[in-house]
Amino acid sequence: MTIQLHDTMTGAARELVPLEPGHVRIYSCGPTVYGPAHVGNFRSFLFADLLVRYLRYAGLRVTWVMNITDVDDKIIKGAGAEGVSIAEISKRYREGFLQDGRTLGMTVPDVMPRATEHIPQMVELIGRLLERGNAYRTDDGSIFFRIASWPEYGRLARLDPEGMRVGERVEADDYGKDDVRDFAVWKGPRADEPSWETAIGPGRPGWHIECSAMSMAYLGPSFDIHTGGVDLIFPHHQDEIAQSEAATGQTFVAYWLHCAHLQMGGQKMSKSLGNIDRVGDVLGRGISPRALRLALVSAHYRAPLSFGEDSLAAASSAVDRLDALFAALAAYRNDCPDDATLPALLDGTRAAFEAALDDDLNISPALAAVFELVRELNRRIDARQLSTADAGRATDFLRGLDRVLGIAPVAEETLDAELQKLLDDRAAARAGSDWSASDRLRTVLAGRGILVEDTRDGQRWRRA
RNA sequence: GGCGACGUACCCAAGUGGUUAAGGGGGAGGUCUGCAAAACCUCUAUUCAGCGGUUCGAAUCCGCUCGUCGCCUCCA
Repeated sequence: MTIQLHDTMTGAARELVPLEPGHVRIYSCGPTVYGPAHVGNFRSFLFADLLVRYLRYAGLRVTWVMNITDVDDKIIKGAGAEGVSIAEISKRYREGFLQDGRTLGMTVPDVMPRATEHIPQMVELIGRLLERGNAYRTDDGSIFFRIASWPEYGRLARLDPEGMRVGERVEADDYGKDDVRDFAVWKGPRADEPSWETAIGPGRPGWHIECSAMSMAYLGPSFDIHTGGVDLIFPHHQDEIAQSEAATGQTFVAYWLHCAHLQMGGQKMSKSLGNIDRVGDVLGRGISPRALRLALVSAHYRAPLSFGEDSLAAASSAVDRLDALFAALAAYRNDCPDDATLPALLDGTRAAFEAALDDDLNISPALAAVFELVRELNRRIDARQLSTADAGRATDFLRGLDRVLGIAPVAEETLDAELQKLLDDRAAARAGSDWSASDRLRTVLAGRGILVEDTRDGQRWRRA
């Protein structure tokens, strides 16, 4: 099995060949913790999560680093507005981010470095750029990367540096740079801003430098995969490449993977447009975390994904369908020979699932394979074709695939005693054909979030 | 203006040269069932934005037109 990934730098997909055999090193641009992340942000984090999950599923060792930007203009502004420290602001939203990530079943990255804890690494990197003549100081103590010293600049985004010259869209120069296209790697000290005393002078880091310094600190000067949203291609990732490669002389990243935007109302979800939804907002409307996760990962990562009440409702129904199957398999009992055709069915599903994900994480056909299996298993349950052991095999198989997807219900062998008592009472009532008691208990259980369904093997339950 | 992506059923979304155009959701019938739920079955695109071209053959390749979105600026 060979995994193909689409690299933004070349514009084409090619086989993933880790620099170190069997070990894939990945850096993902994480959140700037100045406010709660919205679900559009989480689309890109869950895309990276899917990548990591699939590579691990495929047997590869993965080291996944995701940074936390905890010092930047917006955090400073937010702290000033509230009259608290940037540490307090960033702690609040870092914890919120971690909580939302847990809610959505996001794999915890192996390392989550914070910018404020890696100032020395950034200073060292900037020092090298100064020595090599790729960066220069301005009067206020800021340090800029000199675009003109890096001929490859613009290649990642296919932008012509000449065409960017002094357009209306190029930001006004407020730090006195030589060329308006140059970007800050270090910002000189200002009275109302946090500042670090360092070998290159006092000040604070520019945004781009942290990702170069922290990725290289944990993954080395050259690593396999760097992920982020398409909006980071330029200038953020282009700047990372320039400053990293200028400093090391080595190829920074082998594969650049970028996730398209989540769309709401026909436009990209973004704070500035105001069309945002946060994890808490969506959950507050009664959508389950797994349905939200499915809604965010269900389309190919490089395609814009429509998000809204319709997509959430569709995802909720799909998750319910999966839950119903898990419940049916758990309750199924049939003392008969094993279904001789089951192994081929499962093997075929696995092959289709893996072939799809091998193809640049093409999740749609992978999900189609899963749901075709769902229908086929339901058929066999209805036909009493499976043995009790087969039902267990099917469950284990689905859980195996779900290591990648993360949308299956949490395995729950036992219920708490009170709920179990209600179920037992209802089973007893049914045994005596006491339908009114049976119906009443079903309503009581529904009120506790337990859906009960009756089958020829007795009642079965699942979480609402 | 420059660069790039895209336009497939009621909605979301696969398919990128060749059997009946995946899958999910929704809708309409039906089966099963004490009721309910779930499930299963049938139907819901002779057609892939439009026009023209290449080809024995195109949703898939080429050209043009229309439309949408993104990046070029903080942004996942």
